[in-house]
Amino acid sequence: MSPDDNPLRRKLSARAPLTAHEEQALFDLWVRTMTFGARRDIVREGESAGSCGLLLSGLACRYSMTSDGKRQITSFIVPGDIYDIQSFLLETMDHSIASISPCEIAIIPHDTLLAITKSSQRISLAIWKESLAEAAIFRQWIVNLGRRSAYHRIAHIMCEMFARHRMVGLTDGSRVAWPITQAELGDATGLSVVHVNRSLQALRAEGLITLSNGTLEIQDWARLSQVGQFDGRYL
Amino acid sequence: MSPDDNPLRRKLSARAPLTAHEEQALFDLWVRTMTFGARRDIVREGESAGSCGLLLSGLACRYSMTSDGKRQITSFIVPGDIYDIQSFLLETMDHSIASISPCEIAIIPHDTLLAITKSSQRISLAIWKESLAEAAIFRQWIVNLGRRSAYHRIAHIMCEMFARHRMVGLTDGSRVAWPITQAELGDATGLSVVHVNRSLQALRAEGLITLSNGTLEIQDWARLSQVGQFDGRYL
DNA sequence: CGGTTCGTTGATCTATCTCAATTAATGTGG
DNA sequence: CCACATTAATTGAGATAGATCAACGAACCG
Repeated sequence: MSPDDNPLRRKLSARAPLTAHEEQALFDLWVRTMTFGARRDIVREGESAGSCGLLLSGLACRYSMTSDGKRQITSFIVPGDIYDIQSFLLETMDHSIASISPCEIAIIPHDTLLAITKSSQRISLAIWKESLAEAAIFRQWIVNLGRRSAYHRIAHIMCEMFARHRMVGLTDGSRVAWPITQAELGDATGLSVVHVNRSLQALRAEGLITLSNGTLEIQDWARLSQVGQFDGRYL
Repeated sequence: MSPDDNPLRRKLSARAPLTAHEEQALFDLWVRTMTFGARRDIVREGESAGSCGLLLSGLACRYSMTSDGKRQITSFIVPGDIYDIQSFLLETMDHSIASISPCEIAIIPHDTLLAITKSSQRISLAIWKESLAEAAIFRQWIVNLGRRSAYHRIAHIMCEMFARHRMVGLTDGSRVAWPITQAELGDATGLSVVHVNRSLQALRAEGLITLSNGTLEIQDWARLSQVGQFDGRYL
């Protein structure tokens, strides 16, 4: 993927046209890229990374382990997301980042980020804004875990994923890539695999979704978003 | 409360000594203060506030309502916290802010905040950092809701609240103000009042805490933080 | 083509919810 | 400062969403 056409640039320029200076700043973010196979740790809890990452393609997630060995995924990272901004200002990572499908990421050294906060206020505000939007996603996730049943919870996450992929042009009609296993979906929703499986069957039986070949098809967006109580304005 | 001695200034200067210029910038944040009685909405979902707030004293919370009328508290706001930073960069509020105990807040107009991002890079990074720290709290909350039982979940929240209050000098030995009702604790933990009540009794019976007269006393921090799997490094 | 991961099913168990009622605080007007 | 009204805490009993355990088939992978 080239610096000229990446999901972050698409996201930012969709909001407001970029000046030449800003284009240059974004271009400079780009230092080198790395690729990871599926299900690899990209950053581990406790590490102090000297850089942030920008996901270019694939799907990744943040997760934490509890001391009794359970895993909780706290968010998915979709292309265009900068992860690890907190490593820029906070000392060490309080959670890990892992790939779900094979991922391509761009490395953004902290120095570069710091330079930008000096040189381009708008880009720096835009990145700040990204981190606030992420916080909004976390809040929704809390509501999801705290107040919705398995069936509704899974519907909500599917809506979120679809909407976020759509914002960066990664949907195909009513379909999105869905490399997430049922165990991972369980770790994201705080449910057991068995119960995830049964809830998925219910969603399928209701004609809301189809799930096959690593693709999620949303057959009835109106009803699915109602079931998931999804309102995309927070994104 | 005077601009010269407020919890935000205490928090920031605890991390790094402030220059005269930064002191001035912090002083300028201060425009006017407001007070709210207990259990009032301070900002409502959907509003577009022209200002952020800094909690000076009291306890507040963020919450969202689901479309079927359940409430989920997504975080508590303790003195020294700036809330609503997202209203600075995002259009409308995706959640509400309410007081729990009577609150005193300082109003920070968005203009002021914008001016600071220009004039003092360090203050602006510090505020950014605050918002990242808040995201870390959200993530922990997700882990809490997703992977811990009622008993452990409540223990965790108590540890979080104690630790956060301690950072701004608002603990008294092993005691903190605890104006939170059991219904509110239920809304925060995603549990029913009845079950909150029973879990609290268990925590008391185990000799971990005492709860009376609006004060929480942590009788055994070592065990409570173990039960809540609490590791304060994320704060 | 054998091994591992992933999805599916059945059966049983339990943490937590809901409903309903009672007691204890807390606040308020007179 | 009392009497009443309201809110908050507590208790019991019964119902259920979701967990756990265990097994098996299907898909994928080197």
